[in-house]
Amino acid sequence: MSRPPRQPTGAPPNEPADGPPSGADDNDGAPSPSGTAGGRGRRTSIGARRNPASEAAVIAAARSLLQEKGYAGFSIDEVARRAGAGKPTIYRWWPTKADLFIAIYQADKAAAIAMPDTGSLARDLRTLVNALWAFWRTTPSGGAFRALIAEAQTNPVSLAALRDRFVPQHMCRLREVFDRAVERGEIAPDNVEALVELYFGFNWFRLLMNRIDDDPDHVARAVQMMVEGARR
Amino acid sequence: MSRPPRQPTGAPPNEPADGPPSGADDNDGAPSPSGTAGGRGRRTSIGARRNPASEAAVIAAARSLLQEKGYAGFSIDEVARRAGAGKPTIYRWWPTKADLFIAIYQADKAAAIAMPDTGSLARDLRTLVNALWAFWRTTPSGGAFRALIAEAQTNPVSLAALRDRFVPQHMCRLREVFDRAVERGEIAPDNVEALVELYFGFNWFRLLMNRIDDDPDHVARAVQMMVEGARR
Amino acid sequence: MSRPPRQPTGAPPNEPADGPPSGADDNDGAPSPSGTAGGRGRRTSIGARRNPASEAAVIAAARSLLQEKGYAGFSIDEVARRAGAGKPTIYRWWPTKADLFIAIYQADKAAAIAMPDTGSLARDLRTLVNALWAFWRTTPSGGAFRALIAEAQTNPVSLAALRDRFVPQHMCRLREVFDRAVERGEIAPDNVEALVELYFGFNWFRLLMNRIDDDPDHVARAVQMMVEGARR
Amino acid sequence: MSRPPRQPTGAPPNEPADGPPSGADDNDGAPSPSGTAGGRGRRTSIGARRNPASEAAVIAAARSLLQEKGYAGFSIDEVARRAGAGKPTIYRWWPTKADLFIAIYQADKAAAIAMPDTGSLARDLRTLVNALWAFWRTTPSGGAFRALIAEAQTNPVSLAALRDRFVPQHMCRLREVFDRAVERGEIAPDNVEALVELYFGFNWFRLLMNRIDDDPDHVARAVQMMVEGARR
DNA sequence: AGCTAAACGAGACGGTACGTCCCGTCTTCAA
DNA sequence: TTGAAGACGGGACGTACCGTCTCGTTTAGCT
Repeated sequence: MSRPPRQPTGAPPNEPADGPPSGADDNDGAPSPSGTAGGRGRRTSIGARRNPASEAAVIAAARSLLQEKGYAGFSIDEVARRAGAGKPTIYRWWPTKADLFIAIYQADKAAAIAMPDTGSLARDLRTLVNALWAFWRTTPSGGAFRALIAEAQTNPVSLAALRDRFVPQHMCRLREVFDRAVERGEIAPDNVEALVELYFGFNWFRLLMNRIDDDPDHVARAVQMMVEGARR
Repeated sequence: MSRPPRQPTGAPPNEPADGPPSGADDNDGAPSPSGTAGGRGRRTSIGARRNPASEAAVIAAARSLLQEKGYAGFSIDEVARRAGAGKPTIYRWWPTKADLFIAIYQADKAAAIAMPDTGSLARDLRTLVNALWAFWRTTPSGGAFRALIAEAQTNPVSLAALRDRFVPQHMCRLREVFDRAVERGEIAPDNVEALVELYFGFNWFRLLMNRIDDDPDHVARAVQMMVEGARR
Repeated sequence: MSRPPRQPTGAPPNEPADGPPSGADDNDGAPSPSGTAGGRGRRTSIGARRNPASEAAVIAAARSLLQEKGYAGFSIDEVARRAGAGKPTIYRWWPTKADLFIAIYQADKAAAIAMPDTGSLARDLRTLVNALWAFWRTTPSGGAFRALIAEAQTNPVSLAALRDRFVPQHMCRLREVFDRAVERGEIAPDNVEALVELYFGFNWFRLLMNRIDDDPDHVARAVQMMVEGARR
Repeated sequence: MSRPPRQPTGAPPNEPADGPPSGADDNDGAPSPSGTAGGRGRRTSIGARRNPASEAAVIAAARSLLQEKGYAGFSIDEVARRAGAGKPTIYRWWPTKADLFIAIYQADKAAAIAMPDTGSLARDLRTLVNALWAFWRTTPSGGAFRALIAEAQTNPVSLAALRDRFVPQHMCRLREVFDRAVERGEIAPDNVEALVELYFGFNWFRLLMNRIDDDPDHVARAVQMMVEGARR
């Protein structure tokens, strides 16, 4: 193809060279009338490179659209309309809806979940589930994740993005918690793999059924079962 | 008028246009007046009630389409085309794609999975998971289930169909296995609820990630963890 | 989502998938970059403006369809099919069937009817009626006009198009003939208005009854009556 | 065909043997619970012959529908729904929409327009036009006529119904007026034919353009021109 | 200082699917 | 045999998105 230099899919779209990752708003007094997210003048090219203002505008539009209309009402056309962006701009940087959903999720994750370390796996997991579900309920990220999973069922490319990029990244962070439990001798190291799957499955099931309301008892019991079952 | 009547279509394509006046295409004793599944010629109404031949044709078309093209290539238009059915006929009986997916799944389930009873919960569950995954892999039902879950993310009505009709029905059958385990004293009755969720979550996770290939070791370990965790 | 993205369609069928990067399929000087009427291969956008090739293709398809199937067989779907155009393209530029019929009529009118000037109103009108009816009989415009009038009965918007755009335009040209007759003193100026209506009514009546075959005597007599009646 | 006895198209559907032509409402206390137009019990067959109550109900439903929704909103489905009639019943007796429109028009015409006889053709025609336009404006018949003409453009059968049944019938009545004018010596007999056409054309033109509001001056002038032109 | 390259907003394009409405036919069941 | 009821195959409706394409503009970086 004719545009070899850019790498739209793989890396997170925020390049450290361009500035702060979730910038969009911290345009520090630069007088540039166009090219800024909030700038009301027409946002246009800033040369032969990515315009971070456009990127921020697209993400913001996608977030709000997903929150307002849900996955069913989510369309690239509408994102472009709201963002004041051209559709090719969107397709250039997020070739798949899945890419957009991931970007939304990770923009939120700016205020992400800290992995707890209470000294007890059960307590860690209860804390984690509560925080995760609250995060899903209160930000567009819950919807983004549901949309991402749904989208992955339509298209092998999207499935690959979910399976090979998104899930491993989050599994990785989770594993820290389990590794500490292993070190404490709470669970057997050989069980970590399966434990991760049970944990993910439980959360996915609840999310996809839209049953992530607070439910401390059920959660506690499920967590307890996982921890018990993984004991050495 | 904006949609003027078509030119008179002439004789119905069934009869030679000057055949016996009052119907009775002398099909000798065959109970299929016209609307049989295999019946050639145009399948038509059999009165003010549902035509089972049309129903069968639609389900069959939907099955084959889903298997060939997957969820992404699944459209009501194409189902109607393949089934030789009118779209209103489909919408009349399956108002939602989710309804169609459920119908596909349950048509397959005709050759359904027998709930095992080996006397050991772990063995039961291993058997069950293997049978289930094989069922998902080898029939259109796996795709139908993936599609159903995806569809449920677009539409509250579809979600309700999944959540209030489809899942409870399958949970119900599963609970038999657990109830037997409770009777045998293998697990605590209070854990059944959470156990069901863990079991569902595990299977959904694998299905949605398209990782339901045979994997006896992982499966065995996950099952073992669930059983251990649910112990009294 | 209810309409998941299609599988990636691969390379656009125009370019060999590794052609020159930035467009410019080196058509030497020809002003038709891709969207020419006769151009083979897919006709596509020529930027954020109307593609005249598409316009021509739609008009041509509509003409031929109307001629072949008549008003009853005329559908936007079929026009789009024949023109190799998308339905939204048609609705974008001709929101109403009436607009299409007018476009057909006026495309024909390229070879329009010259207003005669024989020095006698009666002779002028006889000539005019003959030419008009021949035009209606021998081109799709007759059918287009019938269709336009019929369409105007279904929809106030279409009626307005007929009444406020189409009819006045043709009345205007006709009035030249009458004005000359007024100058010659053949008819009273106050009668022109009503004369126009009688003339239009006569032609419409014949057209809508499909009785625009040659009929010189009747025509001559009707014309004679109009001219006599309008005498000062 | 299998139903030779009925004659759906030709004769006006009110048979004198069945009772008062525009009956429908004057069910004189007859206790018949079904078979009456107003009867709320299910209206059903009255044996191997036409049920006048059904006929009246269909006509009434068609009238009201046409008045409320216009030609664009007129559908056999809706007529059947409103009339509480089966679609086959409608198609049996009015195979074409044109037949229904004619029936509507003639049901109204029950309160039809008396042909005036003032001794002056011009006065007769002015009276006639005023009465006709008022009739068109104030009853569903105006809409029915517009619909009939439009329908005739879609279908040769409907055109034939208009041309060979409806128009001649009304021309016939009109000719009485002209014949009297001929007898009085106001117009030449040879001009009657063309005069009828001019008169029809004028009224059609105004009707189809929805310009049948009162406009005495224009009408008077047009009538005057026709009468003058037809003078011997 | 000019030229090239790439990104940008804009929006038209050919398509496909949507879900609805209506067509005209058909069959049943009751009168 | 008629009538109500309503399902059936078919097809058009008008709209929404899809992903691609071409425009004309704007800027940055290289010559």
